[in-house]
Order: sequence, then C-alpha cells, then structure tokens
Amino acid sequence: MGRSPCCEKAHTNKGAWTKEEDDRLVAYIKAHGEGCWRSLPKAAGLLRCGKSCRLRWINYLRPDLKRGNFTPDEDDLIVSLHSLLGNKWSLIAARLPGRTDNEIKNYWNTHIRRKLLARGIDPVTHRPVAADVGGVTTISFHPPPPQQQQLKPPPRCPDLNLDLCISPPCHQQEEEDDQPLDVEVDLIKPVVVVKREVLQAGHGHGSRGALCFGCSLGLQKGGPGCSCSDSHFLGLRAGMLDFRGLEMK
DNA sequence: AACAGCCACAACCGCGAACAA
DNA sequence: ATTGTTCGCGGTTGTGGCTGT
Repeated sequence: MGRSPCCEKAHTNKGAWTKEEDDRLVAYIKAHGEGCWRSLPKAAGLLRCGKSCRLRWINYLRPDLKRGNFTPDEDDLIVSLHSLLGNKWSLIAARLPGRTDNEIKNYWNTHIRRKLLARGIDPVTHRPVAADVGGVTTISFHPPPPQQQQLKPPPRCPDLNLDLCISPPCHQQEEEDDQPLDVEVDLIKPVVVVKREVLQAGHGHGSRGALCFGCSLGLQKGGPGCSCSDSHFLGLRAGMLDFRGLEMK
C-alpha cells in the first residue's frame, strides 16, 4: 500500500494563487494563527491542500518577509553558510531574517552558483575548479565522489549552535588575557556581524576580534576548520569554506 | 510585430522525520 | 514496538516576463 496522499486531491486548486485566496489565508492565520495545516484550508474556506497553504504563507504572505534584492552581505553570508551546511536551505534561511529557504534556494541556483562558476569556484565543493591537463575544466554538478562525500554534513547538526556565533576560543589570550572582547552583538543579525569581522580581519588572530569564520563558530584555533592563516577568496577566506567534514561533537 | 530562447521565481512533489495513538 | 498522520525540507517543474533575432 502506498503512502496516503497529503490531502484530498479531487477538489483542490493548483497553480498560481489568486488575490482572494491570499486574502482568505492571511485573514485566517491572523485570526487563528499558524498550525494544523491539514485542516486549515477547509476552515479557511480554501480549495487548496494544507501543504500549498503552508508554502504560500511561508514563502510569500508572511508579514516579516523582506523581499527585494539580496544585499552583498547576504550574498557572502549565503556562500559561507552553504560551504558550511551544504544545501540545508532551511538552516541557511534561519540565519537570514526575512528570507525564506525557497527564496535562498532559487537565488543560489540562479545567481550565486553562476557567479561562483564564473570565478572558477566549484559551487558544490567551494573549492577552485580543477582544470585537467588538456585544459578541460571539471565542474561538479552532482554530489562529490565517495571520498569527498565524507565532507557532507551529518544528517543533522543538532549541536552546532549558530544562534550566536561570537565566541572566545581563539583570541589571543597570551596578549590580552582577561580583557573582555569588545564585540558588538547585533541580536537581529548576529552572523552578519561575525562575518564582517572575518572580512576585516585579514591578518589572522593577531587583531582583536579578527576571527576566521570557523573560529567565529567556536571551533578550535588551528584545528580543522580554522583558516585564520589562509588567503582571502571571494571576500571570505579560502580554506575556511568547508566545514562539512567536521564532527559536530 | 512575431517568434524563440532564456531566465527568474512561484509552486508542486516525494521523501523522511517527528509525533501520537 | 508498530502503525498512521502530519509537517517540513530539498529537488524539480511550470509559467510568465524579458531579451535577442
């Protein structure tokens, strides 16, 4: 026996949403809140399946959506998070307030991926594209071969806390021991703040607050994932771009 | 002006995880 | 422990708009 359908397909609309459907959905959620998507369409008087309602709300109707063009900051953040998390769009979206996983996924596939390729960077591995002897360029459009697949993230990274990435593990203790780090934490966009520090670092751990992305995430200085001595690449640092092989505790 | 091809994005589909009975 | 249901995610497709010929 197959899987039961997510909803009654017989009497549901498909395709683009009308203004009236949008209004109904918004009005219902404003009145009753999110939840129980399966029963929502009926309760809201919509001829849609629950999944469709959920997607419409999350990707388009939610009032806190930012919409509009991605900023260069967001661009860089997406690249760095993708290098860390792979195609975990929902996790990436969680770090970009006002952006949805679907939006980021589309943006990645249409803009960033192309941009990386144009710069000679493999969008899958985030490493410079390897050119073979004959001058033919090899680009990964599919998951990397087995030996590289261990770089894939574990099914979930439950213990990787990206919520607040300012952490002290690799600042220069020998220099300024008990001085508290002078770090401004933007609670709305904490990760962007970290990344800006990474960008302005440019010279390893010597400068205060100048942590590589890995160290910003709380990884061990000099350990796997720390790239404080690597050269810059794409406004980020080459070498810091692949944390996917790390054991998450 | 008409057509074809391309691009961007909204929406759908299938699967696995989480949860409840 | 098993089964069924619901939700959420990621990959894929469909479609409308734009651009070039």
